[in-house]
Amino acid sequence: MAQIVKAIRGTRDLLPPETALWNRVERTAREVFARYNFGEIRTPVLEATELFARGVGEETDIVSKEMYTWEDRARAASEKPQSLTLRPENTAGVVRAYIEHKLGDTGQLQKLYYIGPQFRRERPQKGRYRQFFQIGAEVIGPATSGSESPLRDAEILEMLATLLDELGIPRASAANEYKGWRLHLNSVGSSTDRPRYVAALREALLPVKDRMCPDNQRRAETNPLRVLDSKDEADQEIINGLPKIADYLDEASTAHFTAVRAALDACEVPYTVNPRLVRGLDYYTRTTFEFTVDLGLGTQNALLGGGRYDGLSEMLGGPKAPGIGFAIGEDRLILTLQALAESAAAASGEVPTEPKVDAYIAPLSPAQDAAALALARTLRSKGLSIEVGDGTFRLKKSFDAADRVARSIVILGEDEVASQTATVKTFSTGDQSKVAFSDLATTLRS
RNA sequence: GCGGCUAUAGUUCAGGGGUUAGAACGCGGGUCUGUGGCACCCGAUGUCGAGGGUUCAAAUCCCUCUAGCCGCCCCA
Repeated sequence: MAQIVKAIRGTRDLLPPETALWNRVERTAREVFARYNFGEIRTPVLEATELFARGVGEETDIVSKEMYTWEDRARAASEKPQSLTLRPENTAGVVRAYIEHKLGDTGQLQKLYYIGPQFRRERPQKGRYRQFFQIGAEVIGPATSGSESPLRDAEILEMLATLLDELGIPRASAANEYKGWRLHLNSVGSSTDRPRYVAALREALLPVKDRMCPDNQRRAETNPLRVLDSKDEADQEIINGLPKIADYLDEASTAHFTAVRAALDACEVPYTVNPRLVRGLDYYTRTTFEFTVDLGLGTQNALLGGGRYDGLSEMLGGPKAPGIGFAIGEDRLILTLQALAESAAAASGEVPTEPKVDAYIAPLSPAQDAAALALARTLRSKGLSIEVGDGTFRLKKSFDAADRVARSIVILGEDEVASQTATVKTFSTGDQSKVAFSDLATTLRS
């Protein structure tokens, strides 16, 4: 017995009508990004493994255990085998393209956005897939282009707040029981601040780590920053006594962070400074942030994350090119919007209806099939959305089908074709009338 | 990667060793020849996730696998 082939674990098919929501989200994102003068970049799904090892960090979970990596065999004696990886994130690829195309030599600030699939081999869960989609943007350029300015950080964050507003995701407030988005903000310091802080953290952890939970003991060794956002109740007291990153920022970093916050205040973007917010990728410096939302995502409540990566270009062998960017988990954004729509429907008691086409053309017998298709062609060319039935259907069945997908039914029998006049019935009003083919588009549009 | 829960019709779910597996919605048809939605009637839903085992007998109990979900880990 033949087994059917199924989508592999952690991947999924997106079908109508859900894809309409994906399209709306992407359209809104493109419109908002365009208003902020971002242009689209599309980088390959496949990159050299080395890009992520150097950019994201050899020791991160993403690189050390979650990448889809394989050796691409040599096809000719002149070729060398190469280790390839399905991109687990898109920032490294964008910076690679920035370096490769010498975009820095233009002297201009580059504002780029992307929308596309990313791949990580994690255990799938709601809001966490092995192929998932990110909508992201990067602002990068030589320091003389203003890429390092706190203004850029604030602009990115204000743009994100605008995007979420326009998508209809509310801001968390007491009024909505904090069921909305929240911006968590922190500065993890410059590329010199951070190592000093990590060293201090390691030292402070040494005498106390034996009293912490096993997870934190492990983190204290491998990635001390992660101890900070531990959820373990018993360890909170110890964590509160650990050195604070704010005390290890140099003057420039402190001033930078202060300026970011002042600009956010001026733009009325609400945020919470969370000194424990750390990011899992090695390239982050200074401003880091995360938007969370308590809606439909369960434990995977991080909707998007990002931050500054002033040293990434150099890590990848490029020129100095400070930058800042973010990635939105599009799958999680969709889940949030669906949860929102569901609770709105529950509150109003209304059943959400799927969008309908303008008209359904019902030929009464196969003799009218060709005329029906020709009429559909004319109406479609005038911009109307049309579904066409089949002459083998009984009229009752046509009505049933039409009511499901269309706002009006256009009945086409022998008389109608002969007189070039259709019988039109509008479902919402129940009105029925005879309309000349030449006036049909106008009638259906009203 | 670790721990747990779950898998039955297109969908949501009931059935928890006994011979022919159910409901609702949805679907097809009829009452109803070119006027639907309501109503009534009829019908099909299906290898009970896959494979193996126990048993006279397995959807039901056991094992393995696969997948989804929940919690960790991590992250978007």
